[in-house]
Amino acid sequence: MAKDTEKRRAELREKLVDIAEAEIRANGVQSLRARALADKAGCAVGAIYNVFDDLSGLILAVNGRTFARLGETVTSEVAASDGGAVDKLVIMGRAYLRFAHDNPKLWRALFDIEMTADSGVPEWYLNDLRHLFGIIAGPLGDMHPDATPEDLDLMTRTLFSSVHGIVLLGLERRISGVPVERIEDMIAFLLSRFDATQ
Amino acid sequence: MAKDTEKRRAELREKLVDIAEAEIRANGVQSLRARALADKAGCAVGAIYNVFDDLSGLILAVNGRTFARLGETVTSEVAASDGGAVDKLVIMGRAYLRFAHDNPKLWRALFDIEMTADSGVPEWYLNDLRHLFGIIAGPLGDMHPDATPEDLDLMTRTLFSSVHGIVLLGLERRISGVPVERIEDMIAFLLSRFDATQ
DNA sequence: GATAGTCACTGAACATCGTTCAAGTATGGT
DNA sequence: ACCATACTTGAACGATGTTCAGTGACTATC
Repeated sequence: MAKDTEKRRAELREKLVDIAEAEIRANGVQSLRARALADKAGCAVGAIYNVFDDLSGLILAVNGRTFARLGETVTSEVAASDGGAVDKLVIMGRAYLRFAHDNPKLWRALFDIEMTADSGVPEWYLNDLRHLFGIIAGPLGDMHPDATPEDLDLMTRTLFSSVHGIVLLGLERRISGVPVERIEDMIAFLLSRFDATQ
Repeated sequence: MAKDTEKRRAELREKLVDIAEAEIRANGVQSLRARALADKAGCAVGAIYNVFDDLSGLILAVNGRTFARLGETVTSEVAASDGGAVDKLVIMGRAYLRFAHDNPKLWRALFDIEMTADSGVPEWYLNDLRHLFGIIAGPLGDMHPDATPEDLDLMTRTLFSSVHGIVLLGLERRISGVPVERIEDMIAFLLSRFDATQ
């Protein structure tokens, strides 16, 4: 039966993703080594390449997990709130910041890797991103009922990119040197500016 | 005389920076190779390490040039404008976008390298950054005459980070896929939101 | 001008990396 | 039981950044 092989491969795949995730979380994506991975997984180096095309593929799998966790965090926190549109946006922004702050290396891996590997963006990536944009567009649409879909899309991208930039440079000690509370203030300030109702 | 040696070293330094800059501009910071550099410079590989601590030092030197050019571009374009505060901010934001768009690889190198080398941020880097923030804070202060210095600093960082995020994700084809004109619209939209006088 | 001493430059060597592939081993079907 | 097939292995490969003993040129002194 080929099922046995398939199962073994799936188990090895998962084990490798586990180990790689732990390594990236602890030391960053740059310090991932094929031989260290094989040692910890109790397999040969070559075995990695039976399960993944290359190390980028493995990192991509880790990023898939990270992205899913990020999405869950943001979604659940927004769902738990009963505030207005701006409140929801602030909650989302802060959830994004907290996730990046609590998982700095994993979060960075999301953007460090795929930049170089232009080849193929996985479909799940685009789907998750579309979903994330949808979550943002909801409250924004409430705040601007008469905005065209194009305007809404523009606002959504602008907002997400801005918050991302604030979190990115804010967590970069060499540039900002500001405490996390200040970053929260920056996000709140930015989002208050998007409120058309006030 | 030691002057001769010093001069030779200075010339080699400059030649290496020239070559590295051309290589990064063409193929990105990741494809910089010590041996290829030595070949093009007509020196031994070891000679590179007589002039720079390591390749990171060389990249840092290239980044210094890039940062200077970026600063000149933004400053001169703002100086040439006779518009109001918002106009100046829009001009700065667009100048930043255009520079990143025209020098994508060199611009990316500014942020790709120093992240990993946490060791020491060069003083010129912090000075240039402070200068850049000062340029932004000017028009912002005009727009918000009664803002405290702390508020102004917060606004400045927020604004810069937001524009940076918009440019960063906007130029990333895999995420945005929007044309440059749309990115300009996003920047203009963001900056219009910072105008307290309207 | 010859000689000794200093110091920068050289490039082969080193450690390490991701990736491959011939060889060995285990598995599945008859 | 046996063969064919497929999977796994880990030594080997080509490149990488970085080093350092050896080489050679240049400088100061007599």
